[in-house]
Amino acid sequence: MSIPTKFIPSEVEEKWYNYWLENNFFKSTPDSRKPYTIVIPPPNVTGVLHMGHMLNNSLQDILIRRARMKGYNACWVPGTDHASIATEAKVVEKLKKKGFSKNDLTREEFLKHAWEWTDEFGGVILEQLKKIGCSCDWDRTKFTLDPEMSESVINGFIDLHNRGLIYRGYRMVNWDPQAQTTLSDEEVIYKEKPGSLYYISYKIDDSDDSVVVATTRPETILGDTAICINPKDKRYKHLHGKKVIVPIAKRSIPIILDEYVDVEFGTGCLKVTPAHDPNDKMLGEKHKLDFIDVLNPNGTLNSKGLHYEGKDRFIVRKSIIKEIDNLGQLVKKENHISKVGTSERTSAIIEPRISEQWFLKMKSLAEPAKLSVLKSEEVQLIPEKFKKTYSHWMENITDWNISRQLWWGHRIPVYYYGKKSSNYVVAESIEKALELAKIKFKNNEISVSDLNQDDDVLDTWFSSWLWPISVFNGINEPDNDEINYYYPTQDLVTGPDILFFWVARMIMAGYAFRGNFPFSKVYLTGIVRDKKGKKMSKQLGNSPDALALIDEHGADAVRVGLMLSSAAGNDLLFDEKLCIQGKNFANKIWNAYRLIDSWNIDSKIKQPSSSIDALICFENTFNKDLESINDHFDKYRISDALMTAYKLVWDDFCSWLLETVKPDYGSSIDIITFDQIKLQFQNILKLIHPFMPFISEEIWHIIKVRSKPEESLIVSPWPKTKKYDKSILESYETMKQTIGALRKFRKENDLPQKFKLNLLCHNKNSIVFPEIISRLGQLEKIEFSDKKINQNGGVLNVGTNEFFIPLDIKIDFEKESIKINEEIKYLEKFRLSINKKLSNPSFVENAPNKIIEFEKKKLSDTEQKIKNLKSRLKKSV
RNA sequence: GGGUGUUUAACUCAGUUGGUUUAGAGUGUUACCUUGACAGGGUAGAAGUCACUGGUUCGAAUCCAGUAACACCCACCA
Repeated sequence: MSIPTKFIPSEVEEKWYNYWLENNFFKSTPDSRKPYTIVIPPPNVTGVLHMGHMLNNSLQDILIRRARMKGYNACWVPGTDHASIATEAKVVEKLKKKGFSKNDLTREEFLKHAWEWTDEFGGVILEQLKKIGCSCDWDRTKFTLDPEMSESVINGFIDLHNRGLIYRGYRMVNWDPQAQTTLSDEEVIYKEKPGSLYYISYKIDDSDDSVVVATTRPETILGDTAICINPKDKRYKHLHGKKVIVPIAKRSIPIILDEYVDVEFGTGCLKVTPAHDPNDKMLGEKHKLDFIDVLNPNGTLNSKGLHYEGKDRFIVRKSIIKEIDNLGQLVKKENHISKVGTSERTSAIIEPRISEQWFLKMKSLAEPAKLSVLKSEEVQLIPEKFKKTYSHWMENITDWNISRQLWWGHRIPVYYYGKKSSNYVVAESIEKALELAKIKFKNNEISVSDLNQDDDVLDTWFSSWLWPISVFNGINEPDNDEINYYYPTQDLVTGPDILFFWVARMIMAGYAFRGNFPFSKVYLTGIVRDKKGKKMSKQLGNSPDALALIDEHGADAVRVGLMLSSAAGNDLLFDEKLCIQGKNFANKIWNAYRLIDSWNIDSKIKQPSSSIDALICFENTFNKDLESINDHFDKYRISDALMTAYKLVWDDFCSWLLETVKPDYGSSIDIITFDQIKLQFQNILKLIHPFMPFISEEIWHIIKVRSKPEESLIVSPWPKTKKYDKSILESYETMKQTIGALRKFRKENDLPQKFKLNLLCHNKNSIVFPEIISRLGQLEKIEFSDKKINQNGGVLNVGTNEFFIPLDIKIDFEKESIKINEEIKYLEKFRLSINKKLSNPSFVENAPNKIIEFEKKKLSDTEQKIKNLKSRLKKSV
């Protein structure tokens, strides 16, 4: 059966993935080995794979596969996140298409729909991860709404509440009128939108005078409770202590003084609406103003909106301006571009509102998390540059609003008794709540129906921040075997965009619940961008279909493509061409295998010395590269590790080793070389496996022939580092250069490639691996001779070595001498610069000896080269 | 407005505590080769005022200051 010239990924990917699964290679249980653990950043349960996931999870798989080969008990815990807002928004949208809204349903009915949705689309993304080869321990798959996970969240809440860290408070929150929920600051996206700045005059009480204020949100006028001016503003000195009348509402409100007001902006007069603007709230509290909330949760005006009650805020904006204009109080209207907060999920315009919410005190939680990262002792951020951003955020941390007015999520375990919202108990169940309530309110008559559970759910991140602990059930059972074995985990791989949402909070939770950090390294990947530098996202439609890419190029190729240019923390401009490079690489490896497979072995042939030498060169190169690959891995320079392996395979293994040892057409190979080549190929497959798991496993099994499951590449030991001989590597380098010079010579002089030459060398000691040079340089032989060269031919200069090529034909000496002169000129300039350095007394005094010696060597080498060239010039003339 | 980065070959990026032959890689590009692993290949080559301006130093892509462009994060002026 002939082997296809091209590697066909689709024929092997599923086969090996299933093989790995069947043999439980991904599975991990605590044992006596050292654990190496990664918890996956849980993607949204109903999400689909995008390029960010691909990058992220390929990296994790590379790390976990290498750790597995290095003999660790490798455990990669997969899972998904319920993503309360994102999922709920999708379900609401789906219901809308069916013609009914969330409010038409009871909480239970809605949740039923949400679970149906989750069951339908949930986990698709995990199936996609399998396509790219992710070696997760699937038996451990967790979902943040699983019973055990939910229990962790509730217990975490109760614990923090008992420590006095959770409180109920009024807050200016970001209100999404469409989803009818509060959003965290992080979920609000500010967009520039053109609008108008309206100048409206307010009549001064007990006077015919008036004052003009500028506003972009006239609908909030009905909630005004003051006008604020800067006390230093000379224009308004006469207004100090006066009152003004709110248009339409005809209420009388005070003029207050505060330096907060910018004299330059608008008219220098600010209307203060404490219930609908964070800054106004601050002024309102400072000056003890009334708070008038004019909005309903759905964005329409409430009874405080008078005759506008029930109308949407944007409709009111238009009509109220009309009314004010009719009253003669609209002074002018200017175009104004303002940054408007919108919901990340629903894109609705956010309304700031005063609302009662649950908060988590962050200051004390942040302290240990801040220090551990700053000192890089327990948690290390890679790359380090994120440390600054991290500490800045930690220092300015504010309390975390953890309640959301949603249904899809973990319902807050708070039970109210009676009408006062301050009368509540916190408990994991209604039964427990009843017990507590009877004690707390000293009333044995209280029954279940007297208690009302809080309607809100917890912020999604409130379950995510427990993830590294809760996946091992460490919140509910703090002393179980799993958490004790796997925690703290080793590496976390995620995007820098969720450094604050998630990473920082997980570190805090680690110290809060286990007194220990959750992971020791955080590898922050770059953000995947398209060629124009735009962030790849589904919304922009510029993200290539991840699965289509795999179908087209193969999973190995896509993984390589992603890794090739993804230095940690640096954004990655993704270009599909990189996948093609990955594909070419896979094909190169495939054809190396085909070549080896095609050889006829003849046990009677003696091993040629060129093969012996080539193998020595390769082994030393391999050991050097292995050392540097390990070093790159230790520093999380994954793309460098891959590139080193890439060049080792392509250049050293294929172009030099295989080219040297491959038998001529029609001949056979000796058995010693053949076995050695197979061995080296296996070593190479090991290095390649973390990056390209499928093709490497495929070839591994073919060349190992009868390999048993436990001898699979995925669980084979990572190569051990061995010493290498630097002088051999130097000779190898010289040899490659010699061959290069020879090929160049042949080309420049228009000699056919198969034209066999003879090479004369004066210095026997300077020549290295002559057999390989003969073979790959297509030489008849290399002669060592002291005899004067007095015949036609050419000269090769390699470093300080000089070779003579005797030829029957004449070399174009004129052309040759021009070239030599140019080279001499270049070298003389170079010599001048070294001389200048060496004759500079302060250089000689200050520079370290090593550098001076080096410069001297440079000088003598250069002089030798010039001498060689000059003597060549003489001969040519 | 505050902060953090980036700027090195046509493109994407390295350049590891300032000295390692007047800067490296991959891709692309140019010329030539190619029935014996691979045209998704081979061989050889070309290609850079290290953003700009100053400074420190015997010595700067590397350190410092300033300028410019870009990116991201945070806060948001009615």
